[in-house]
Formats: sequence, structure tokens, C-alpha cells
Amino acid sequence: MCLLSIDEIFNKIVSSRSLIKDRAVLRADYVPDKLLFRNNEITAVAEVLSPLLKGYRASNLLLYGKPGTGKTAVARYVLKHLQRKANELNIKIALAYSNTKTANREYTMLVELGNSIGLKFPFTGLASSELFTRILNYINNYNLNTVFVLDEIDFLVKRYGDEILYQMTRSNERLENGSLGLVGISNDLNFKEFLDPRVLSSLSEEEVVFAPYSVNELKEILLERVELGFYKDTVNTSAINLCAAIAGSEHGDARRAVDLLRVAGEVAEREGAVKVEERHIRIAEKKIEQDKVTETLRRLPLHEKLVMYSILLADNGITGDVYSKYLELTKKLSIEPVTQRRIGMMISELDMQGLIYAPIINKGRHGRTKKITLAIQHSLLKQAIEEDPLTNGIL
DNA sequence: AGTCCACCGGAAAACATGGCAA
DNA sequence: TTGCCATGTTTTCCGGTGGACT
Repeated sequence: MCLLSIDEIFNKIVSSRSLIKDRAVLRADYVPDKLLFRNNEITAVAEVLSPLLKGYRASNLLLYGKPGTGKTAVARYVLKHLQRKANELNIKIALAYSNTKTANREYTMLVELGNSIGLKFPFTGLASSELFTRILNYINNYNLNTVFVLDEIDFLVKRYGDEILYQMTRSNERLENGSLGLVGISNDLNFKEFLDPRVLSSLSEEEVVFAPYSVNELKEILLERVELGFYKDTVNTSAINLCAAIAGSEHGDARRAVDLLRVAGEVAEREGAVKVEERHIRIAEKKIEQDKVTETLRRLPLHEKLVMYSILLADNGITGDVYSKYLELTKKLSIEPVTQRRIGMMISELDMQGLIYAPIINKGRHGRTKKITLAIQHSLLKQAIEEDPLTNGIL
């Protein structure tokens, strides 16, 4: 595996010219001092939130647009400046941000929001409604004008329904002091259909729609990042163009463009290149895809990993085959198997995550089941199994 | 025309986890 | 502590199903 001695590795790194000057600038969540091409949006958001500076409640606001169109960046940007201004004027406001996709549970989201306005909560054990009541009490007691930014709100709604949002939109009626304004951010343009009309009308008191960046705009954004993040003359112009073109062809996604650029830079550095070229972008494109899969696999719970491996063993198998392989594996590792019903659910989940294909097929006399195949490279899966101390016993 | 396979997927019951209040 | 509660996960139970086969 390891062909180079550790010394050689260090030497190579030291001697190779570094291309990247400031890695942080090249991360997708970096918020620049000046956001390009989003002035209208910034103004709109700032106007909606500005009443806070006078001690009034801010209207609820819905931001939507495709991924990587700057919604999160604009929200954070405005929040940052708002907080700064409030400090300057010595006005007490509380601003909280939560990404409901990474927070992934209603509970975790409330904990995050509570924490960032200064509350402490236990990890588990409380009802969500209890958490929420506490948050409201806190706002009430300290007379805070508050804004909650709920990023990727469509995720929350699709998974857990809009009950919690309903509570939130109604909370101003429960508050005697202070206020709670909501900023919802959604990637999905159709997610409104999932909302109760009462919630929708309240949440979208104001709306800002984010249009995708054009290829030229992407190019400008990349040029700025290159300027800040790379040393002079280390990125080929055609590489930048390619980067912008790739991201542009996928609904003008700036996040993707910046990710591509960073990874390409790393690839080029590692191979000791003098410049980032087009081919580095191509390599980066593949690498990002693979890393995403590896990361998803790594995060999979034990039994789902076993299911994945069972699918590999029973290639082209149907649910029954996969389940019997799975039983063998659990026996080998001497752990308790779960029921086939549960495995069926896991298979559906893995299918939704895009790790496997599991269409239902009819074989007439021979029943009705799912035909299951892996949707990822087998080697990546093997690697993930190997890495995990809980599963490497089955190899 | 009717049977019957091999599982799907909904619903509810059972179990587990962890805070709270007394 | 102990009993209680809410939440989340897994099991149990079971009705449902499209088409190859008789």
C-alpha cells in the first residue's frame, strides 16, 4: 500500500510548490466581505429584518431558489451585519441559525436554536414542545427580539410535517415581551405545497426568490476566490472556465463551482503541478463524487452496512437472498439480527439515499419482491467495510 | 378463470432511552 | 430512587398484489 517512506512523503510535500494561499476562502461556506451579484437580495432581506434595530418584530421571510444560489450566504451575511449594527447601537437582539438537514431532527434543531440564543439543553429526554416552551419563556423573560433562520426548511417539513412551524408562526401571540421572526430557506421550489395554508401565509409574509448564477457570474465569483485563495498565476484561465461551465450546467450552483476549484487545487498541489489545469478539474469532479459516497457509507449504522455488504454478496439478489446473506453475516459477527421487515425498511432507505437500486419486480408464480443491486462502486463499499472495526470481521 | 408465490408496506404493540418531579 | 412521560426504533401481525402457471 504505502510505497513512499514517511520521509519521502514529507520531502515531497515540502518541495512541491504550494498553490493554495488560503484554504478557508475556498470552502463553500465561506462568506466573503462582499457578495457578488446578490445586492438586490441582500437589500431585500436587510429591509425585512431592519425593524429589529428599532425594537420591533421582523416579518417572517421565505428565501427560495436552487442549491448554491447564495441563499445561505446572503442570510448569514445580513445576520452578521445586523448583529454588528445592533451591538453598535446597544440594542438587544438574538439571531440564531440552524440547518435542519444537518440537525436532522426537530429536537436537534430546537437545541441548536436555543443554544445560540444562550440556553442550555440536555441531549435527549425532553419533548420538543417542552423545549419550545422554554425557548419562548426565555425570549419573554429577557424581552428579546429574535430571528430564527431555518436553513433547508423543506427537509424538515417533508420529514416531520409542519406542526413545529405552525407553533413557531403562532408564537408571537404567546409572547408578551420580545418577538420571534422566522427566516425559512428552501431549495425546493415546490415545497410550499407541503405546507398548511395557515403556516404558508404566515411564513411567507415576505419572499425573496434567488435566481441561479449565470456562467459568467460564476466565472467572476471563481476569479475572486482564486485571487484570495491561490497564489498569483497558479490557476489556468481555462480551468476556471471549465469549472464555471460544469457548475453552470447544473443549475448555476456556486457552491459546486467553489468545491470543484478547491479540490482541483488540492489535487494539483499533491501531484506537484505548477498550475491548476483543466484536467485537475476533471479529476476533482470524480473525486468529489467518490468522497460523497464514501462519507455516506461511513455514516451508515451497523446493520445498514451489513445490508450493503449482503447485497454485494448476493449480487442481483432479491430481498430474500439478501436477508439470508445478512443472517449469515450477523452469525459470523455473533450479533443479533433484526427481522426481515426491518431489513425491508432499510432497503427502502438505502434506495432513497441512492446507494442501491431496488425496484419492485413481479415474477408471477414466483412472487413479488425487490430486485436489488448496488448503485456504487464495489471497491468503495469494501473499503468502508474494512475500515469499520465493527464490520471488518466478515471479510 | 383462478391459484398462489414471496414479498411489500401499513398499523399497532413492544421495547429502549433518558429527563423530570417527587 | 421510583414511577412517569415522550420519543424513537424494532417486532408482530396481517391484508394486499401482479402476473406466471395450471
